[in-house]
Amino acid sequence: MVVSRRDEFDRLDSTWSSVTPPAARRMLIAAAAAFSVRGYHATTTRDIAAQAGMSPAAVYIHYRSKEELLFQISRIGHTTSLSLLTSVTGDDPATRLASAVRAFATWHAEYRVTARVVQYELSALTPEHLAEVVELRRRIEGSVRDMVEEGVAAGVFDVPEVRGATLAVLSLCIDVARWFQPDRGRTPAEIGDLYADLVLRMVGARTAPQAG
Amino acid sequence: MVVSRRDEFDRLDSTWSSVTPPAARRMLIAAAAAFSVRGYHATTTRDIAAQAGMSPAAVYIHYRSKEELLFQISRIGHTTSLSLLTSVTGDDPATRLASAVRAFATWHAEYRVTARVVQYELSALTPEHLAEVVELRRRIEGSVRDMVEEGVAAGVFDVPEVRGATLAVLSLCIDVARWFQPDRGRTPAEIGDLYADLVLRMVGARTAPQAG
DNA sequence: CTCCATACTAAGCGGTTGCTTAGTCGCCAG
DNA sequence: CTGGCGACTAAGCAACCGCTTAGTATGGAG
Repeated sequence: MVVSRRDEFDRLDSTWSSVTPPAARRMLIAAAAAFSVRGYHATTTRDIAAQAGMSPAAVYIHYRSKEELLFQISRIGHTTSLSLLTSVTGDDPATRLASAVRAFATWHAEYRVTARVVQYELSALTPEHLAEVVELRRRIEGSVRDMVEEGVAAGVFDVPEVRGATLAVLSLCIDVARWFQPDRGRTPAEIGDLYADLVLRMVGARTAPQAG
Repeated sequence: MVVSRRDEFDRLDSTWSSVTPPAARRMLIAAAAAFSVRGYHATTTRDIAAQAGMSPAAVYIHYRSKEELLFQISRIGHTTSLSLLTSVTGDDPATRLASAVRAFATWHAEYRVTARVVQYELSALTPEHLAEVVELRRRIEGSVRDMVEEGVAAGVFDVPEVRGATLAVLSLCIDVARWFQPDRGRTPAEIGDLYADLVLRMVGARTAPQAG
């Protein structure tokens, strides 16, 4: 009822393919959709169960608490986006950074249901679960910072400050999850291409080494 | 207790100076601080009253509901940031856009307590209140789009697509409210300067008309 | 002093929350 | 058929929610 576009659910399903049994996976998908639209605190366990087509008590067969549902969504989402960034290849720093930004921004548009929960519900996690997620975020930031540093070291990027530029690149991509809406002209892939271009401009990338 | 830095409260107070009587203002400031840290739905009216140093029932003397507190914060915050953008002056498009971005990004860092509520709690508003806020947001986006278009028309900006560039500029500034933390080395003014520079690069600005 | 309005509090109401308990159902081994 | 086990449900509990009601303290007008 809250999210009805079938292909959006199908895409979500591929993200959660590692979650078994199927009933636990359905519950996670229902929770992600509900958290994404209404927010963690505004979503009741009854909402989640209803969206998964089960009784309210069924939530607690596969998950200890509502917060554990959130943690699993957050953990899997962070792991997925980290692997997007670390699996990037390319001959030069500009190509690698552009590919990383394209993949990261596209993911935040395409899987924005998950991405919203990942990016905006951190404060609802328990301290222990938050610590685990923060470590993943540290590695995500580090992977982008490395790419920027490589470009600066190779003399093909020109930034006033590596930390600040890294923060801006990540920030730009992450915020896609806040404003992106499908069926409004732009596809996730187009966002990815646009953002790859914008980021190369931001870091002052030169497409090939040249004098001056 | 949630936000204890005294100057943060003082800065907030200047934002709400138009709100009277003082008890109503204290209640709004308490609500903004609580909504910012824990989110609208996770904040109880008892939290707000306690932070304002009054009884739970005191909320309802000056405000009809918890949602009306949110609406007033959102309305004042949006009005303030719109006036930041429309009061920008400058001789050329690049100077105007840079000033606007500097002011807008700085505001989202300095008043991030308010900005978080403004940017992340829209879905908790009633349809009527949301419509009013959406109209303010339309004007905010329009004012930035106008600056980008002027630069393109004058031949000093080079963007693949005006709408996309506008969206990226706004998105970059707004997301400051999500990640910015005071007492971590960077001041709001430094963020503003960094972002003004980054945005001019993004729109391919030339500081002065030149061949090529 | 009385009168009355304003600003506030103490107490609590109906409804909802996350989660638990007790029990049912279907399925497969023996 | 019997027995047991995992998946699931019906019902409900204690706590908490937004908000209301009834009443109190204060201060100015006459």
